[in-house]
Amino acid sequence: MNETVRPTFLNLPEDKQARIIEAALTEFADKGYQQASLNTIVAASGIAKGSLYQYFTDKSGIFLYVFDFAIAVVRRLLVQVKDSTQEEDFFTRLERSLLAGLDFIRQYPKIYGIYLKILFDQQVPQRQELLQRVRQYAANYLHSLLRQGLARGELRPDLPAASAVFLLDALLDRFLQAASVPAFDVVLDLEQANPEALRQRVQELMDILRRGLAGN
Amino acid sequence: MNETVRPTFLNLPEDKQARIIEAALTEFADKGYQQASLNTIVAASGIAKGSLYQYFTDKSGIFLYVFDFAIAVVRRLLVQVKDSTQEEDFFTRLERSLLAGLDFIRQYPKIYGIYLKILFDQQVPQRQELLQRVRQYAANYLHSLLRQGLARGELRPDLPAASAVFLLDALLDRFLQAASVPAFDVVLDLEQANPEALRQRVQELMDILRRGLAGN
Amino acid sequence: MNETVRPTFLNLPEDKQARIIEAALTEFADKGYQQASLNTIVAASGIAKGSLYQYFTDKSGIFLYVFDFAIAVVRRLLVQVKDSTQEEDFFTRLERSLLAGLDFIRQYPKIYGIYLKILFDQQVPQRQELLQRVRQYAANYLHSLLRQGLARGELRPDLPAASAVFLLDALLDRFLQAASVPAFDVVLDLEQANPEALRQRVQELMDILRRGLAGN
Amino acid sequence: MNETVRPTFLNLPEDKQARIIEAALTEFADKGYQQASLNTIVAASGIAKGSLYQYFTDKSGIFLYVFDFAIAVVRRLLVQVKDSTQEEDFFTRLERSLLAGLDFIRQYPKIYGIYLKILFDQQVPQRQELLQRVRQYAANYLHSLLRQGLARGELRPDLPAASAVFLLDALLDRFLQAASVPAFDVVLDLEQANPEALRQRVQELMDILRRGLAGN
DNA sequence: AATGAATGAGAATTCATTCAT
DNA sequence: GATGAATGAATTCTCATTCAT
Repeated sequence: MNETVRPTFLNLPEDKQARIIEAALTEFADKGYQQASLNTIVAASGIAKGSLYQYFTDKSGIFLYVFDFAIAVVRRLLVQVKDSTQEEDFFTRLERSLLAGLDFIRQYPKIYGIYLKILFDQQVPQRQELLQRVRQYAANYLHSLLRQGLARGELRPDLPAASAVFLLDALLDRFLQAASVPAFDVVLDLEQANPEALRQRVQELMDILRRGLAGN
Repeated sequence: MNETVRPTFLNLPEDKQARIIEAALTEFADKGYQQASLNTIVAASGIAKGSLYQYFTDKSGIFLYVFDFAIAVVRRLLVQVKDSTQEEDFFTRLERSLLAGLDFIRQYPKIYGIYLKILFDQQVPQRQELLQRVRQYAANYLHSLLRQGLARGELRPDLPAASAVFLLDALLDRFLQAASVPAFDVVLDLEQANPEALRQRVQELMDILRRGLAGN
Repeated sequence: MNETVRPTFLNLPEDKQARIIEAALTEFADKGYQQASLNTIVAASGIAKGSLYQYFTDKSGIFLYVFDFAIAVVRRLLVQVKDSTQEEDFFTRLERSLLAGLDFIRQYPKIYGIYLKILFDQQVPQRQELLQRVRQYAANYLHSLLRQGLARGELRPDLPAASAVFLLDALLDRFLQAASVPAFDVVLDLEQANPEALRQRVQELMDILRRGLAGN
Repeated sequence: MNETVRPTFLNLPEDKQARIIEAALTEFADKGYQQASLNTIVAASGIAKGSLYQYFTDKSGIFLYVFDFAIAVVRRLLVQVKDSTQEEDFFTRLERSLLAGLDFIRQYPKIYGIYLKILFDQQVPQRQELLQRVRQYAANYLHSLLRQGLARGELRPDLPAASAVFLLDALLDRFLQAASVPAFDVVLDLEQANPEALRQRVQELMDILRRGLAGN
């Protein structure tokens, strides 16, 4: 947000900025970092090759800016879900979060795609840090839900919090992956599932969790 | 297995084959598919550039051959774990499988590395298929364990099998990732954990699962 | 002096002019002509990219203006040395000139640096002419000293003037180079020399010259 | 000579090697290091762009190889002059060395050109070291001549050797420069001089030196 | 007069693949 | 069967210059 983007870019008309971010997002989501080509980005956003370097310091500058942009979008969503489910019980909030996540990756597939890329592309600049930021954020979110659930007596008091958060994070993350990467969807068949069937899958999972975490 | 590798390669002395596979494995595990350089592979295995094309059709041919090789190693391991735990109860078998996985990625980090690469590198040839093969295999393995557990009454009879397998697969996969990718280890701190602490984490997770899946 | 700089520049407040000249001098002294970047110059002088083209015709225009500026500084110095040593004998004047040169390159390293750049950078615009101007000026200066020395009988009458001037010019020029380019200082070790040792070196050289040129 | 050039290059047919060295020498002599374009070199030597990187590690690899090549040529010349003038007296040897130098830069103007480039192009890789190597070599050569001259009583015994070598080096170096860079030739007019006039110039300089260094 | 966004040619370097020996 | 030289398109990045505001 600081040394990667140049003032020049921020002075651009908003629609031009949007076109460039969109093009970069698409390319990085598609190819990952190293394999993404600046040629493709400039072609798609209709600007000259040199202009990109008036806007950003270098390739990694573009990437990091786009990443920050994407993170901001996700954050807004999660804050909103959390706030709007204040009154619900723990498992309902979990379910709502999961469904919100599903909506999100359908609405912003490229943002989710860029996250998937960062996951395992060792060449991504500052990858470990970016990745940790994302996972930490998710863990904190779940932790916060968990604490409130415990306080309200919706979960058994002897629940080991760290392990529970780990399990929840693993499950939710994989669920979203399965919904967007067919190869991960070898069990639940989410792709084909109608909303009804999907809702039932979610219920089954919530039921297992309820037994495991609440004790009833 | 057929059009990617040439008979020339299979006629090579075994140690030469091994050197080449080792070099390719290292490079692909390190860089992923597109980013891997054939130059590095020929340099590391001490053969001529042109020879590679006597042995394999092209870059993707080498990759697919190496992948098959890696899969075979994994398969042997899982078969062995399954057989040697025939007599144990479901949750013990699960635990043993997890610990065997941990051992494996410590012993063969490159093979696990190549799996991580395939996970999200869209450029990998036939990626969807390779990935599906891996996940399907894991799902089948868990399903088989589950069926035996049900038959022995170690799990509650009304357990929705698909959802349970999905949960188990997600948990185990993520646990191994956390053990080898620091950025995934934001909750359990496996890196720092001594064997005792690690064992306790595993117990906690198994306990949650037991409640969720067995009903007691 | 006429087609390279625009009136716009000369109308600028003096301190702004100075800032720009300083920035350009620094960059050209540092990088030579072709390698110098206008970006660096505008950044250092805090003006807009486009403004540079309001002030000068193009890159070479800036360079030539800065060169003229530098020459004027040198000229002022030599005139002053010459005038202030009117009464001294030839070899004393020579020595004083050399020491003044040493002082100069320590005080204005950038001006000397720009001269060194011009020396052998074929890309410098009008290089031959600029270089010739400098060397011609130095030769004239030495010639003038020589004539006065001859007139006063401080030098042998049969001395071939051109060859003598050539020798003196070569010696003085190289001495200054040795004092500022370590690689040229393989013999006298001027870098390490204390003022006393340096003075002795100068005396030794003057002594050789005296024998060679005066005949006693 | 070691990590800059690849075996591939040395395996090339000699005429191809020669073509490439010639092209590189020409380009570097013309433009200096940074400003030299590999495009020009490959075009002039009729090879593909990628081939250059089969032969050398990178741009600086090419440059350093060409420099080593040039140095070897110079060395051969100086050794030969020194050996073939074993019997002559000091000033004759000096004169012969100077004339041999003149011949050399006429026969190999590009090699001399590359030396001139290194002189002041700050971007040249390992410039200080290369430059020092050249100047040190010249200084050693002159020192050796001087010692022999002293031993034979051809020079005055109280001559300060370092200063004398410095003077000789400065004079010879500048003489060669004047002969090849018109801008340095403001005094002696070597360009226009017929062999006779040139020889006379040399005599005049030698005469001054004789008085300065021998004392008679 | 001043600005600064836009441009595009050109730079060095990498790499999978081919093919004559 | 083995070799390794040759290729050229593609990569990221730089920079002097122009021009609308």
